[in-house]
Amino acid sequence: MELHHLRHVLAVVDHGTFTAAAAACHVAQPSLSQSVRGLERELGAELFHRAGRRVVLTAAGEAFVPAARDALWAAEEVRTQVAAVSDVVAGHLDLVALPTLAIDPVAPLVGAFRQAHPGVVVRLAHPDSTRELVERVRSGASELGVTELPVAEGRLVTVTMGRQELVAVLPPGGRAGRRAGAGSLALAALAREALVTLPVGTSTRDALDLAFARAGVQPRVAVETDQREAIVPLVLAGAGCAVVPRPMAMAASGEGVLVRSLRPPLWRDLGLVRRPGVPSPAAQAFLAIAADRA
Amino acid sequence: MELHHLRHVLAVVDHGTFTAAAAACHVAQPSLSQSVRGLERELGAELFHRAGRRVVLTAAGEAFVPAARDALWAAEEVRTQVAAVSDVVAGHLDLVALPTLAIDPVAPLVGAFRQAHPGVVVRLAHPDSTRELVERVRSGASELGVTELPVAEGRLVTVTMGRQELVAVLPPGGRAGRRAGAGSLALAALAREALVTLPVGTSTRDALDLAFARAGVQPRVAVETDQREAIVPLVLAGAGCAVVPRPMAMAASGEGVLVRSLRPPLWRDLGLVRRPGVPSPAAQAFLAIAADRA
DNA sequence: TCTCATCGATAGGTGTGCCCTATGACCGCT
DNA sequence: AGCGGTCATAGGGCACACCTATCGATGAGA
Repeated sequence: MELHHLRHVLAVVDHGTFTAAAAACHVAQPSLSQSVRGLERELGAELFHRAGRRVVLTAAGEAFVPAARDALWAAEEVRTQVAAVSDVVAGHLDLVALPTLAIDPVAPLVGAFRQAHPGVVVRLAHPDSTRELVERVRSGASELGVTELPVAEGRLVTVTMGRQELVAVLPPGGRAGRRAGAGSLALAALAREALVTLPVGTSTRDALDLAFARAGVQPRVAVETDQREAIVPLVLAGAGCAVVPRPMAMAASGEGVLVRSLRPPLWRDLGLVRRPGVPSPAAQAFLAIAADRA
Repeated sequence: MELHHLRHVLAVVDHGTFTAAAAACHVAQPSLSQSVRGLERELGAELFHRAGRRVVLTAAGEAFVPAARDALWAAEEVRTQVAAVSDVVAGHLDLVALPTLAIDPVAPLVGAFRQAHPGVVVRLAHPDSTRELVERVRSGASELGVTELPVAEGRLVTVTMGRQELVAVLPPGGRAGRRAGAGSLALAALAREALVTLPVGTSTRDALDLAFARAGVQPRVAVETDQREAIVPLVLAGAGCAVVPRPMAMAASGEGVLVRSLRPPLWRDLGLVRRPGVPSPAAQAFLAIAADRA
């Protein structure tokens, strides 16, 4: 039993004759006769009384018709559901973003996307590392990844999204804050302070370590945690200084921490990665929004 | 889009790989790949991320799967509905019977059929004439016809069902009743009485006219009506005598009319007519019940 | 890091099955 | 009784789906 069988029988019901139904189905009349006959054989029941000039539904046919209409409607619903995803009015968009990028730039991008496409659910995964982020994108578990560039995976397509400054957040009234004044803070000076930082392997920590190495100094790690929510409270409590993306630092400045640029400035390039090929409509829409913001 | 496309995609979802899905569908792996690829082209959306060794559903695929399951379930429901009719547990049986035969033998037959097949609705049509009855059966509007034999339509299959006696019903205390006593009533004597009868063209009336003609007498028609329910009340009210099937007469005798056999006795052969070919399961069941009762 | 096993995609050949045209049988209408 | 129309059947042709063989890619294991 295939859908065209159902279509053929319903065409006969709706048009009254095999001939008219064949025309409506764009097939020859004998083809439609054979199609219906084959379905009747498969079902083991005649659907029509063939009474010369007119065809009349049998009891089996009466039972068949509404069920067949349901089935065809359900099949059409399949198209509708898929089309809704294609039209970015339903479905979901799987994103993965480095946790430090969740506040910026991911949050405003997702907000704009949701405004434009309220029917599409955004699923945002938080990888433990850039390696896991890349793996999720490459396997298709997530369609777009927001990460630091460059990524060590040549098979993925990369879209740059500008750069983000990493700045120091200092406890109010501390030595570092007094020394830096309202200006910037030398890396060497930061290296003398107790540091609250993420574990090795996270992108922010690795960028920071690289900067210290280039400056020829050794940081003093005081607290190492993978709980990002704890960093600002730890700084406020005087546990040490930290280095975070500027958007995150600005949000925390309202809580009392001091924000200082580093000297030399510490930047990192951000971008989107995706699998090669044509992205889904939802991903295309997200990419367009990201391009507009850049 | 055809049902096997849906089956193929769901097999991939359920088995995790194209290879396993192909085995489950009893097709080669490249065939299933092409089938899925073709459906994706038709829908204009990829359903799977092909990530090397593993396949992952896209957002469109996620939307596709439940809808496709619904559609396949609906298609299976088509089979179920038709099978229910074939198993005589659902659907309907279209009968047509001469009105004078509705009390007997149709009523007890339908009763027995309904006892055996409570899920099957019996639709009993009342034709105005044997010609209309035959036409309904021949066109398929009704599947079985209960009628007087023989029928003037050689293309229908006839099954005899025994014969039925036509008897006189007389008003209590009337002249005819006294003359007949407890025995039978000669046709010639009935011809002298006022008659309550159906219009010409009905089978009972035509049988009666034929009997009078053979006896060489002319009936005196007093009331001619196509309202069968009025006949017994008319007789009771003294409007005249009537000739009706014995089962109907026996039912009316409880209301006070006298019942007398005719001399010579007046019989008519009863039977079922149907279209040639294999009857529906419901009709077969009804025919079996009718054969048992004969 | 190299090899191997496995998976999906592609290419090319083949057969089944569907569709078409032509024709026949039958019915109903005029 | 002739005619138009309907459905069924027969037979040829072509498209499509299927199959085998092979390749490229990937991930696991040595």
